Amino acid sequence: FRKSGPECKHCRADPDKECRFCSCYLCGGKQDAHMQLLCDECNMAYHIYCLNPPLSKIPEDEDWYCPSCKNDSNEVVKAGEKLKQSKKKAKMPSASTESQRDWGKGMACVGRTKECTIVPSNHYGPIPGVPVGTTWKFRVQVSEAGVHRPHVGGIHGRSNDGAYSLVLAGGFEDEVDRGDEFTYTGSGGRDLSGNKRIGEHSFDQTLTHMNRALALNCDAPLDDKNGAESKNWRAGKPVRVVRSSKGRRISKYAPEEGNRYDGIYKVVKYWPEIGKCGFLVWRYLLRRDDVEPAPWTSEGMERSKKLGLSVQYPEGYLEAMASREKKDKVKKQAVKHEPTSQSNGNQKRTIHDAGIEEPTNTPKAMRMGDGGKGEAFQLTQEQQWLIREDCMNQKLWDEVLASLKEGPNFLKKLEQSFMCVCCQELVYQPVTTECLHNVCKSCLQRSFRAEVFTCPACRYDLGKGYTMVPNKILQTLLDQFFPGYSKGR
DNA sequence: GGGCCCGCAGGG
DNA sequence: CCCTGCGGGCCC
Repeated sequence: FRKSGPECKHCRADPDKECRFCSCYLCGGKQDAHMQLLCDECNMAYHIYCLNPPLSKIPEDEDWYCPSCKNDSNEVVKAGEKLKQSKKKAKMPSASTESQRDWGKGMACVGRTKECTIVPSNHYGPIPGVPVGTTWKFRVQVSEAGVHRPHVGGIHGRSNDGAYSLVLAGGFEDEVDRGDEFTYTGSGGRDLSGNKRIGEHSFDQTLTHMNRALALNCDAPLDDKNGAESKNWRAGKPVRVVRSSKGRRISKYAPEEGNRYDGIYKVVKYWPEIGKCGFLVWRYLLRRDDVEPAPWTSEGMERSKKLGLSVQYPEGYLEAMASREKKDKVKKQAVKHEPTSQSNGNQKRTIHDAGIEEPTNTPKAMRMGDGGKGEAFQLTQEQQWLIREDCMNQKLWDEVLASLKEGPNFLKKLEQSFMCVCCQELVYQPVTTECLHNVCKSCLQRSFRAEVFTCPACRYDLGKGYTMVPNKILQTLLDQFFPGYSKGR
């Protein structure tokens, strides 16, 4: 019963004619239809007894390939050859579809333009200079800031160390968010075929990779069978938590727009369970443990306001959006006036968005109600007083204070100005030298141990007997501006 | 409003 | 090198 049998073009389905296309490809005979094997690749038929060597019966299990299709032996890549890449590309959906889509535009496929270097990628705890409440529009910016480095992944960690950060984006309906406490779900168990990044749940999760990493944050011996609970939850490793506006689906603590850094949480416990998706998932309970107030508390909102925090966009993004909108409008006009001139090409976008009008579409950040500029950075009385007291650094402070009006950029400037030339991080227990440079005490000590007694910044001779006195005032100030930055140093 | 599917960054 | 991934824009 070959499908080409009844209406075969080659033999016109004549039962008396031999045909190698609708019957046995080797002998052409039409007899013994029940002993004809169909090749799963080319769909040709073969009498099992015509094969060389012949088969005694129809194989029952898996697929069968005829002699000319079963040529996989030459696919074995010989040593030194490189066929893999093309194979991988051949597997990508783009190989089969004739998609003309332009992937170059937009934020979906861009790379980083900067990288956080003030701390290593396996750094636990807050990123110096990034206060709770800082919000970025896109994940790639969160990565650039060093707060959560993966572009897509929800957990950043190492399976033999721990997790450094995670993003709450409402990926699982059965997660619970109470702000100071929330449940989170591990990764894996999804069908990523078709080059997808997220997909349907289709198998059980395991406590490996990032799931294992996050479990290691819990202050309890690892148990990849039943999970574990810490006796002293605060003793666990700190996790930076970012909430995405996508989480609004299931959480009222998610920001209205973008991705917001909400501070440090600890893993209280973790356990396996059957999720709503019907497969086993690993679940985690996280609890907040941070000195900085949460963004949704009144204290936190006041602080965000004081720091002038608002959603950050990539450089030139708002401008690009605005000009694109303008272009669209121009095109629309053109279509209106000379319908024939623009009607070809691939841009059929202009037709349907017949929205009228004017600047109603200004991006959100522009209508923050603050005159468009963002607030200046506010110093507390105490900070102003301390800065005046730090007279050795007066010149430096004058420079830094000039950028107060730039709001959040003030902190960036501050960070640059008080970076240690040795370790390239914000100075810790700073020694302010006679030549007016600031160096970490430990960095300076290291230099002296190496018998180098000059200022690391300008080579001014400090003298072998130099007494290193940390600048307490400066340290106090930096601790206020960059809460938690000195943790673990 | 839902499906498709890309480069990229990270760990291993 | 390989595999993974709680993004994101465009098309239908």
